[in-house]
Amino acid sequence: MVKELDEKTTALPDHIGWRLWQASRAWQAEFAAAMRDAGHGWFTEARAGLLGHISRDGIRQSALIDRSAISKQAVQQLLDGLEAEGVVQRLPDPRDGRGKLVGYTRKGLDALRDGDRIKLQIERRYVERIGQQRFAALMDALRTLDAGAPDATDKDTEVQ
Amino acid sequence: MVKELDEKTTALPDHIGWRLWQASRAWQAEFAAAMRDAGHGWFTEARAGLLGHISRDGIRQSALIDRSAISKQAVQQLLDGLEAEGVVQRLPDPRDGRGKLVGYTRKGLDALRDGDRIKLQIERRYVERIGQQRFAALMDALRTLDAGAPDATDKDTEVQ
DNA sequence: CGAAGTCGTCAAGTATCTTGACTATATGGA
DNA sequence: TCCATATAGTCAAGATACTTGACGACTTCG
Repeated sequence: MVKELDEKTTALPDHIGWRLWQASRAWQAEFAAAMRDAGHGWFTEARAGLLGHISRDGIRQSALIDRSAISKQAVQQLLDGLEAEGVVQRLPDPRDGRGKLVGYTRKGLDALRDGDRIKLQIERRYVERIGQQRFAALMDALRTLDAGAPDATDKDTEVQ
Repeated sequence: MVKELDEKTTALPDHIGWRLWQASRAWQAEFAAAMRDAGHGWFTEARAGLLGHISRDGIRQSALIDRSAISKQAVQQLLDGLEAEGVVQRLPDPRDGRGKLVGYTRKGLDALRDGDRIKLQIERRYVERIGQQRFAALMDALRTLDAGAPDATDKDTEVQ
């Protein structure tokens, strides 16, 4: 009749790359939704990726650029947006007239605190879904993978 | 203190979301680089995400839209690009004058074949890095996580 | 001091999405 | 049969997240 082929739910990929991608996307979506619900509507994935490199103590913009995998202009544009949202602030580096120090505002620190809480909530749900043992194995495998990654240490040697 | 803060390699996050994101990005980068080296310079992450939903038999564009997590216009724009690159082709659906059938060209099928080969190579390197047992545990955890995901089954019921 | 490198910014362009509006075709009654 | 409505796809415009190139301000060092 009319349902035939299209209906047989074309099997999705099942390799490690696809699985990681799907899992990562699912986590991001869940986290971003919770952050928006918590009142941090400015939160996006790209901004999160950058904030992950900014410690609570702040960081020099140039150091942030080195640690991000993106261009310095991209970092700057993201910072422009975050600064406009009042999440971070840029102050001149007293020790280097060229430099800027990027730090969190009160609003930014509040968001970090909520983010930490949400991460724990999501993690708790994950443990419920797959069990403590599988979850521990997952984290262990991901950490080991990262530790053995090529260029993990000499990443900063890139010239740009 | 004088050299202080910036130098102590601001500890990166270590939660499941960050780990998944990093691992996913690393895999994507490795795969895309290998695809480009294999002569498929048109390959990008966004296009890969869409191609993952197109079986070798082809698929109706509307069905592809249903299965993708993005808008129909985004799907169309990605298909426009892939069609311009000669990777896929769109033919009118003989059973529905409104529909289009999206299928691979010879070039697209060649890319799929190379992609499969590259995936196996990457997987082999991963197993070498973390061991067969950890790798198996990783896949198991990711599969179990996906199977237990909310909305995994009723995703297609969204209205758009 | 002056050459050269670093730090940040400005400008312009590309890729990947979004929402809104629209055309063409199909379907299911009255 | 004819029309109301739903579905399939397209067109247009705008937002976000990047890119490369060019540049000015500052620091370092011979």
